[in-house]
Amino acid sequence: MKLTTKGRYAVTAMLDLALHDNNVPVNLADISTRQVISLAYLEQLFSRLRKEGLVSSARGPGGGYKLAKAASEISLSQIIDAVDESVDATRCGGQMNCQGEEQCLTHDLWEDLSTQIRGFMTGVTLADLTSRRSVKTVSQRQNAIPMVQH
Amino acid sequence: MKLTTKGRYAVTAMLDLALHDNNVPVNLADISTRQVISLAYLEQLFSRLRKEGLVSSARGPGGGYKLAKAASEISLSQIIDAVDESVDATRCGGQMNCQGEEQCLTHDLWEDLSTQIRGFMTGVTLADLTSRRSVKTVSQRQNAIPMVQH
DNA sequence: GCATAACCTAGTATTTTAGTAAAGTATTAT
DNA sequence: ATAATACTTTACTAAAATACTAGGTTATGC
Repeated sequence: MKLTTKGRYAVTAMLDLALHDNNVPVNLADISTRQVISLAYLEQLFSRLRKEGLVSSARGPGGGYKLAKAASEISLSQIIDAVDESVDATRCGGQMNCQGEEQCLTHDLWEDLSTQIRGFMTGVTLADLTSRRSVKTVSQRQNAIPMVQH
Repeated sequence: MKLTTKGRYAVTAMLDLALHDNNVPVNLADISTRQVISLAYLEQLFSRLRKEGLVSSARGPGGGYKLAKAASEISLSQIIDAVDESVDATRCGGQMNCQGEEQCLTHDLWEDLSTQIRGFMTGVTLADLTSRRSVKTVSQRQNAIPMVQH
């Protein structure tokens, strides 16, 4: 799992969509204006989001995008995975032919970390965000990742 | 908090250091060979790690790098922060002059997420990794982030 | 049939990543 | 002292990812 601004743009746009989703499709031009993301860049992102089945589109006047499922069914990990093609985090290309166990230790380590963070992102849905529960609150739910003491 | 291959290189190198740290400094050429990272790139990374006080260096023959503190005192978040200069995740430059509350919602959201992930990374130290406890095990400790059910 | 808005393709500037190259500085074993 | 070792610094470069631009096409509601 990679965390970059690209994924953040996608989450931002999807959140905008979730907040304005009242049966009427939302067009990208509006999202572009509201979230200050270029229209063409949004088109690229939504092309992927559509291919992953996270949004559905309607063409023509009054057209636009809608969430393809309930906001409670769309997790942050789904959104980020849709736009950030996954990097192969393993140096050995997943073929386990690394020299010695040290390198595989690092390999396993990073996979573990990725799993942890993905798990966290999977536990937070768009519905959680629109209901303005803080991420901290969400993460303290039964089925999600409680947070570290500070 | 940004998660890229750069940070992974740094963690890998630091883990190599931790595994070979028996009073004798470890030189970068050895790490380069073992972890298959170019020497000059390691030099760039270690320059930052040294400035952040995570490693100490010894020059001259037999010189190299050592951990500046105990492996149990060095967390993954420290390593990643040292090499990946933090991005300003807020569109408004932290000045809170965003138009309307929607944009600030996203802004807060991403800061929350960052805090969560940083918290997780702070809970995992080099000592945890060298002791070959899996990240999952570590994350299930009292003071760290338990993981999501799968 | 016309405006709207998704969809598609290609290109491009910028930044980041990862690595090279070269010259220099400090340390220390001999 | 001196050579060897090894870090330090600077500058440069190739490749990739990011963010955006331009120009078109296709579908559709009015």
